[in-house]
Amino acid sequence: MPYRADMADRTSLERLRAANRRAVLGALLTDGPQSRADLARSTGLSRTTVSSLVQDLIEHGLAVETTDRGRPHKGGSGRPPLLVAATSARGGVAGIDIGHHHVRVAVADRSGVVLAEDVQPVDVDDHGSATLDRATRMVRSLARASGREVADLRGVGLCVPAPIDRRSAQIRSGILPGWHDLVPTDELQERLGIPVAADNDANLGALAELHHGAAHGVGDFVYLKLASGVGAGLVLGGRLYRGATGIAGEIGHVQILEHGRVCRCTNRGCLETEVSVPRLLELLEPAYDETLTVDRVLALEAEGDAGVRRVLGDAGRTVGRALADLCNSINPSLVVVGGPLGSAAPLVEGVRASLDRYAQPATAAAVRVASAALGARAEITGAIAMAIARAALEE
Amino acid sequence: MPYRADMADRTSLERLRAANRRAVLGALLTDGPQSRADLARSTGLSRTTVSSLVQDLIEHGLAVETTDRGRPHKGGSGRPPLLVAATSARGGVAGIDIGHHHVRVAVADRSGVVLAEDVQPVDVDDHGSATLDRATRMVRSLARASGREVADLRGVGLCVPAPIDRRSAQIRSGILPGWHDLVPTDELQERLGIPVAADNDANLGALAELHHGAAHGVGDFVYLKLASGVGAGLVLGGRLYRGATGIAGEIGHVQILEHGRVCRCTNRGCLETEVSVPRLLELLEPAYDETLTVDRVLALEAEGDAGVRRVLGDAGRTVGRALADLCNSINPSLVVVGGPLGSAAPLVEGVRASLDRYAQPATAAAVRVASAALGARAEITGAIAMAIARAALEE
DNA sequence: GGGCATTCCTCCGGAGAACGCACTAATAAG
DNA sequence: CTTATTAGTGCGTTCTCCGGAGGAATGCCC
Repeated sequence: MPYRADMADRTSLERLRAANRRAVLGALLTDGPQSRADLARSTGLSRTTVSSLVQDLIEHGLAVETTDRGRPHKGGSGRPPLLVAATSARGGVAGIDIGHHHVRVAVADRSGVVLAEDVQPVDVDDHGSATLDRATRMVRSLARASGREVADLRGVGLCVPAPIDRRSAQIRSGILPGWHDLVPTDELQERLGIPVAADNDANLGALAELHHGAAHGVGDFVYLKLASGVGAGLVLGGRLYRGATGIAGEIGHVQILEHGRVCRCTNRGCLETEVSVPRLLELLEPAYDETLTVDRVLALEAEGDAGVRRVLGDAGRTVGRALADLCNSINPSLVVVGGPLGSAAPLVEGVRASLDRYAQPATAAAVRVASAALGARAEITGAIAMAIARAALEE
Repeated sequence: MPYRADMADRTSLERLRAANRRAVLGALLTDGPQSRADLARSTGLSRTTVSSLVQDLIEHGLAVETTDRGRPHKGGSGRPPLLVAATSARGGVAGIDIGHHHVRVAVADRSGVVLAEDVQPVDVDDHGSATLDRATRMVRSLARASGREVADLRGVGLCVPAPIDRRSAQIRSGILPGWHDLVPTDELQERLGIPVAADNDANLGALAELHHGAAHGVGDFVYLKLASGVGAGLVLGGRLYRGATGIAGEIGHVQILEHGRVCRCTNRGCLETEVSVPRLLELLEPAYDETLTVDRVLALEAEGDAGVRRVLGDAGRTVGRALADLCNSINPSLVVVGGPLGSAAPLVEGVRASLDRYAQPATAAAVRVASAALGARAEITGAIAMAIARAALEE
């Protein structure tokens, strides 16, 4: 039988060592530079062991001893510690966010700090491979701009604005024209030569808000993304939940109107046909002597425009109705409203009102509603977070 | 500083050993008696290590070498293995299932095999403490009947037919009269002197079907319980999901009819008011010259009675409608239909039809619909499974 | 019946991991 | 300068796991 370098054939003791190494590195990444003694205290390992693990990390270039010494243990006396910091010069990941009209790429260090970022306009009706070519070039130049090569990166997180099959990694047809029969992860992996993981915008938005946004530290929440489409990302028990085949959170096609418009999904009266951003703009347009954009709508809302507030409030109540059913089933402690209009107060208030009206009292009482904190950068932040999480799985 | 015998001060190596010991014991409990070689294969540990761990377990009285030898590795030759089995003479747990008209109590060994069981009729309108007294007596006598004392049991799992607050462990008011202001876990713990964990019937039904029923080995499924009330238990990512405050799965109060009957939850047209078992009996009653029971309805269905089939099919389609929305969000691979009517084919077919009609095609294609396998013993089986899981957490 | 292959299990020696202890290093306080 | 305190590191010990050798118990084939 040929030798296989699986994770599985590592011995238990090596796993233990690796787990402890990860624990130390994790503490360095999350809590910043620390002394070995601090690390020993926070990990529960002995000082000796931590010393040895730190030495390992330093030899592998994953950590460095900083030049400046720390204060000698708050207030008291004693030898000042030598601080150890996680290296940011190597490692790192890239994130790629493909939108309907843009490609955003960022390179971040292994703790998620963005080092270089760029956005370029793109027509999604282009064949997907042209967009992927462009993204590939952007990754290369941004990697260089942050002082590394693509090969130094430990992985790429890709955000696509469509459901993606978890097994085949194929984009579900019909939503993104020009991407048919394309497996974007494989394509990118071939172009860049490093691992690529992909997920949709709602899931990655949720991941981003969990790690760096409005849902920081919240174990069970729903991230609502209201944009061209309507989708939800679920974080359950502290982890992103993707379902059995990776298409959980497809809330956009709940039937909300018995005889509503026909949806691209062939059903009618879907949530998405009634409250998508294009639909809301279309509803507002006739009343204003201008072509409305999202920014203009937000400005009008800030000025107190009654029509805009009314339409946003209605939209919030409509999605809130669907969210109420979801919350009754899921019992989350937070709903984060994301997408371009996520910061609009009437939308959030509408959602709140419907939850109070349609969800069980106990469910409604348990759930908070908040605007997303990351705005247009939610997707790229989530893509980076996913890439880091994946990389962490492999030592 | 005084010495503290915390879990925490165990050294990493001891933890490793303990984890491996648990892995071996777990394999023995879930997959039954096995040879050491089988254990090595399933745990991924070396044969040597497994041998040593098994010796540990035997010395601690947690496992025994069985007298009968196994077959020598299916078909082939070779030395026949010495089978190792988890001990059932000690440990064990109790399960208590409180229904609207009965109390069922069972004592099981640590692998979930029921050793003694009893059901007694009870009027739930009694004060809850009377019911708990009775359950306490039943546990005592059943423990004795299985050759142990209550103090030998490692814990109790309690099933109540109502949502239960995860923090206060209080039953949500209004549903079970006579249980107001009662904390059943505390009450039982005081009476019996061993740890008590409680959950509702839908969650425990789901747990039971996961471990010993139609959902064995399925990571993501919805257990629908259709009885006096309507509820769902969710297993997501292989674990029972309870939500942020423990009331996930409350699917019974989705509004399904705009101007339907007023529900006990003060809303109207709730799923529960339209398809609960009493409601279905009430719908059927006028057409038959007898007082209908669940058993009679099932018999009529088996005979091919058109009216019964029609009503059950309609009920299935109605809950299926609500389940379709849930499945769109959760993307499970299975829906298990439980409760007294769970085995009725038209009900299951109705659910299937609504999923195909109302859920996203990809979601509907990913989900199977099946009858529950455990019938009226689902709750007690789940209560036992929960008690075992809790006990396993403490080494 | 006598090899022979096969599988199961255990003993043994070795390697790796974590730990406690003892020691040095570096500072503050008196 | 001495003492107290904290930080970091060699060293020997203990614990754990593993692979290989070898005995044990079977089926298969001649």
